[in-house]
Amino acid sequence: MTPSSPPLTAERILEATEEVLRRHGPAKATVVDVARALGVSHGSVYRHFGTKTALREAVTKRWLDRTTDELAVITAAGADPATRLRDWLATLFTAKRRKAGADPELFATYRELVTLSGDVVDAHLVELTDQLTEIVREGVARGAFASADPAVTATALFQATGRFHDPEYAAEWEKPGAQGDFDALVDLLVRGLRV
Amino acid sequence: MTPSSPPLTAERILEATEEVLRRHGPAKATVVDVARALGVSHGSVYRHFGTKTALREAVTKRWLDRTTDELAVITAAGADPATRLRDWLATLFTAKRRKAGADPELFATYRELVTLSGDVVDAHLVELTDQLTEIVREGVARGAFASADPAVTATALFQATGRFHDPEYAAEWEKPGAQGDFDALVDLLVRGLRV
DNA sequence: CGACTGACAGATTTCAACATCTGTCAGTCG
DNA sequence: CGACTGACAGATGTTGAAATCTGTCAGTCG
Repeated sequence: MTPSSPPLTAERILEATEEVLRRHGPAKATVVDVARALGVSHGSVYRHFGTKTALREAVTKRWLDRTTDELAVITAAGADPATRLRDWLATLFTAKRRKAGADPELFATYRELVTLSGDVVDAHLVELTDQLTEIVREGVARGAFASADPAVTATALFQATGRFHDPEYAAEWEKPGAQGDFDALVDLLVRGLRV
Repeated sequence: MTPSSPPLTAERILEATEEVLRRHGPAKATVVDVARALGVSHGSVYRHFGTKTALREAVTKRWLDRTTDELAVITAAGADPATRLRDWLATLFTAKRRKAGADPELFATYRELVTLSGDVVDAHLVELTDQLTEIVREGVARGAFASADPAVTATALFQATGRFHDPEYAAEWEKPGAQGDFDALVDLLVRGLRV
């Protein structure tokens, strides 16, 4: 069908996998489907990803990394600490809400994949918490935040805002009061950081 | 079998239901099982609860109310506002963790029931948030807390601590860092309430 | 008379035969 | 020689017929 030429790379397989997942959902997406979408045998896919689990984890990591990268820009930005913290949390909430709203099937799909890829998700959460730690540390250094241990404070902040980034709560994000709840929570947390 | 006498009351049915749920789990517990445990026909159970759903909701409400009642004592106590708030949140966390740890099967059972009884759970959450609102209002009245709207602040507090009372996170409660995470979060939140 | 029973229809769940999928690997092809 | 194929064994998922359950109600019993 397709001109046989373009070489089979891990990236091409991941793209095809995401497309198959979007079409079929995580329960029905098979390795054979992915291979068919690429015009190769499923044995070739196994050359790049040794198990279906590895393929799932790779595509999940790819998805999670998109959010991590978007947030890294804010972590590095130069605004004053309170603003940077607010921006970071708001961006995380907005990004998640956008993804959940724009393509609900794909979001639901990744929501299920996430429950199957514990280690990948743990690593993602560590990355995000590290970014938050950096923001808190910078705030302490500039005398804007009080925190005996930025890493502990960052964990507290991340856990406190769980309702606004944990996919478990995705159904709440579109409700009328959600934005107000988020703003009230962030205000309370930022007040708690005052020196 | 049993001396036929003790009259069939809603309360006796709920006790038997909880026992059947503990034994069989929510998926396999049938109305016929409950009737058998009571030595009556299942038709008699339907006299008190018109549907299986109603029975499930009643037994779920009973379970949730035990926690509500335990917390109401603290809400009414006379300690200073910050202590009362800390006590209330700690008691909620401890009660949940105790229930989850002491009888995991029953806890898992109620965890599933809760997902099926939306309205009952919503009412429960409103009750708890109302208790928190009362504590915040009292704190504002005594000049210990700053809050433009105690109800909004109470919602923020409740949502912020979700990880330590939402059954979804039960698996995290026994982990080593959980108590430390909880303490750090409560410290941050109480600091945020300072005038 | 009112609490309870038990037989019943339709809805839901179980279970086992069948079909599909995962992961392997000896062999093909350029 | 190395990327790829396709047939295969064991694991997993699907399907539909049989079993069980939910909810009703005419009838029994004290």
